[in-house]
Amino acid sequence: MLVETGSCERAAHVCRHRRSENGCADCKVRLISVCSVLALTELEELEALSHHLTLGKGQTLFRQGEPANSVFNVIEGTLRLTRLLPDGRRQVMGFALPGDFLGLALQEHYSVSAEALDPVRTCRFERQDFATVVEAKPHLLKSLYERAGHELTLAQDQLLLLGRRTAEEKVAAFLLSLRARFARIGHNSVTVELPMGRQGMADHLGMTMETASRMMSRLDRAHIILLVPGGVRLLDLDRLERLAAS
Amino acid sequence: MLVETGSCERAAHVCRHRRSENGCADCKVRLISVCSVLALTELEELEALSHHLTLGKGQTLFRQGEPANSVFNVIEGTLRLTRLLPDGRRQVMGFALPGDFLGLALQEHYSVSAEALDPVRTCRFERQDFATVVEAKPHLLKSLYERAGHELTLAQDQLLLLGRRTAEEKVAAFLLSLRARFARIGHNSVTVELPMGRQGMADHLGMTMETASRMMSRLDRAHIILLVPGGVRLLDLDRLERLAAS
DNA sequence: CGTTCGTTTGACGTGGGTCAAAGACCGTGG
DNA sequence: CCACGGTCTTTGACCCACGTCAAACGAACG
Repeated sequence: MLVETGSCERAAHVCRHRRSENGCADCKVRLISVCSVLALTELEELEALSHHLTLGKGQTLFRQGEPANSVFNVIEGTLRLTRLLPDGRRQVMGFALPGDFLGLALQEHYSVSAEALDPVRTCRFERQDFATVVEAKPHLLKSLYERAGHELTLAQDQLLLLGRRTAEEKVAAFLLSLRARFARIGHNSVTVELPMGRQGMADHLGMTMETASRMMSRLDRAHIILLVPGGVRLLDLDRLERLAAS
Repeated sequence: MLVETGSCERAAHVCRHRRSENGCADCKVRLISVCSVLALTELEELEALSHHLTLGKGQTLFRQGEPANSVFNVIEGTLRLTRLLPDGRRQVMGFALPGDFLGLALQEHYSVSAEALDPVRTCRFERQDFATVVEAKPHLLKSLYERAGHELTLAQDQLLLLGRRTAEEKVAAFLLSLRARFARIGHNSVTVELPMGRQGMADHLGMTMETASRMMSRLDRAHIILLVPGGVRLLDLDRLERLAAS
């Protein structure tokens, strides 16, 4: 089920109480999200417009083509961002992790669908509300712009990967990039959680589930990675990097 | 050769004369470039920082990895934006047409190389100069942000194309998207110029030159397109759209 | 009119897709 | 505690879309 809690739906004192526990000031992802550029007073202003929204594994946050009425900060969990071709072929554009902002392009309609791969907590804003705040805060706009630039660079990496890499290179590069992303949000370990299944990985890398599985097995047999339940341990980063051919 | 003309390298009266002929107010791409959001007084301010830069077919504007000291508006011509893998495999990230802005991400280093496919005219700014202007003009920042969002959407289209489309679908979708882009800058015709060669097209679509050529021939033989020197005429847009499977 | 460089076409090989069948994992209920 | 059914993963056998290699073709230019 989809659980939403408006931050100010209750009486003021309850609201304040909630904030002292769960407010932006205490937010786990504040320093890695777009909010990191906001002063505390600005944070309160934004918080007044925010709604917490949690969703369970497998639930959909929004669907490709729907009017983009909301934008989101991901607080916890992983989302899969997918686009579909009319005939059902699927491309996973990326995975949203804690600290990521959804709705960066501020467009009329969502260009992807977003589904929770595990229990997810988000901070939701009405797009219009958010746009108004952005209009008044150039430094927030700048932060969004810088994020967009970063996303663009990541998209280019992925274009190169999809267009010019072999299946093995794709998988190696994917594992390394996932590790790098987890590292930046505080999970620096050679054991990388894989919240997506083989199908999700394959749809991200432009291959079939079977090929993704075969490549994972091959890397495992070569002792470059170790398959563990729910993830991988990267045993030989050097060789993995060489295989990724970046 | 690379020809650069600083807008104020000459005596003031010469400079003003140049501007009355070639200044921003008369700029052919003003209304389709980032500059479209600037008032006339702001335009003059920006013009003082601008340098015209022309390059001949085949010349390089900047190379992947170089310090990004400049940003550019394309005034005329076509540039190919490529990324290289260490072993020489090439992915064309896109083509820059008149009105496009190069250096959108405002990063320290260029993430692609830009080469002229035909005679190109650009409007160059020192990145620092430009960043300073942007800092002072939130509406310019917003315009850049919107462009970045648009680029991001285009990149997503291309990810879907590279990851999930067949060679024939790729070529069909490419021709249609190129036509759409030319249409938006005032060249609305079913005859589409192809400033890039088969190799450039192939490197953009994640295939070999030979496959690109075969698909073009196949579409030609089916009378869906007509190959003409330097371009294509799109004879049957309906069938082309059906083949593109969007 | 020959040289050069890009394009087209053909013959053949292969990486990864397709189809199918085990196997592993997990929550549920007996 | 184990048996069961559903779901995801792995593995194998086969096939095809596209890559590779090579030769012929054609337009542009001195």
